[in-house]
Amino acid sequence: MVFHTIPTETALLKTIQKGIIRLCLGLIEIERGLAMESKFAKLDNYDQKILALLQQDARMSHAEIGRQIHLSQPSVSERIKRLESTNVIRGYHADINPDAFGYQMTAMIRLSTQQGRPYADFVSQQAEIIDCYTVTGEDGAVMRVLATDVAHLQRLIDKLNRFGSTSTAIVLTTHVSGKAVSMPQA
Amino acid sequence: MVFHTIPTETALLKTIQKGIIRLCLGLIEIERGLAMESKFAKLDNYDQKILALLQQDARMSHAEIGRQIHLSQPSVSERIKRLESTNVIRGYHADINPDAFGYQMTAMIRLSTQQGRPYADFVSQQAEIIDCYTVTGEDGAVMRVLATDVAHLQRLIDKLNRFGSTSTAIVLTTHVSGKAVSMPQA
DNA sequence: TCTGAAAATCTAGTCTG
DNA sequence: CAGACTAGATTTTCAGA
Repeated sequence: MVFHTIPTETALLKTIQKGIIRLCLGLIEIERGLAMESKFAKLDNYDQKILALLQQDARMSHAEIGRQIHLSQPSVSERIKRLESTNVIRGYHADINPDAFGYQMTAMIRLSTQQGRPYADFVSQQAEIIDCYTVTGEDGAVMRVLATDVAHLQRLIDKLNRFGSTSTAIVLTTHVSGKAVSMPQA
Repeated sequence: MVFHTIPTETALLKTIQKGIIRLCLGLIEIERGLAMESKFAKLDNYDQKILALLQQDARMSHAEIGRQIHLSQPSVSERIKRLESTNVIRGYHADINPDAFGYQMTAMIRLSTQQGRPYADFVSQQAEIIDCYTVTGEDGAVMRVLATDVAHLQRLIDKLNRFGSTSTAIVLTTHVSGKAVSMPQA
């Protein structure tokens, strides 16, 4: 066996060079990921259209989506699979009319809570509390609740008052609820 | 032909009686419809389970639902069809991660609006406004908005200030969002 | 409850920018 | 070379008997 030292060195250098380039590209990627618009890959036009359609009707078939956006069914399926696995699509949910359960009113309740009171458990267990956010400012939490009638709402408020003082506004009109998420406007 | 006045009168009375009873029952029905839990037929246990499953996963097949609640696929299909046609199920929607569109923050904006300013159109056209409710009290409207960054949020608020004065709270934590609707608790 | 027609999804293998 | 397409195989879905 013969050793060719010179060629080996060149090869080694080349390998190192390649490695450095790859490393730099990687760092740029990471920096982008941290500084830019989140960890998500950019959504192209097709992705956006797919997401728009699935937000409108989650049960639409991949073939039908393909027909509407001029893409083949396998392409659509592949994209949807990617969107699901990267958590862009978080799930598919039926939208149920609260009236069907006898809920005749909706209210927004703001809860000004003392530090350290654990209302989170209560909130997740109470069927009537549909949304709950912790926010900046005076009101520690804002929630949207369903109630069958005024008495029911009163009972809910009483329960919440254990955690702090509340302020309730009854919903008169719902202009939009759960509008489809789409690209930010200018 | 022979006239039996007495029997005819009795028959007439009977008919009137029946009519009155029917009328009363009808009125009771109507009263119930107005006073009780809305115009919706009562949901039995199976319906409730079906709704729970479809809220969890809108793409679940009827057969799979049947398997989980011990009901045949045709029964499930029939029930779902009924729930859809009576508007108990209003639709099926994909739940999209706002981060994927670059939205890095959510805010609750309260808008105290002067009477008669038509913000409804603006609200429905602005992609960033996801929910918007008219409520009782000082704040005429409460909305949930998405923003890519603080500057973006500022631009939104500026636009909204055309309609009245606003008060903004930035969402720090989302405890629950769009919890499945289910029967009211005791 | 069972069964068959229709549809939806998956799997290749191929092609193009 | 990633991503799109066609076509065929396979599985699912749903509705009527």
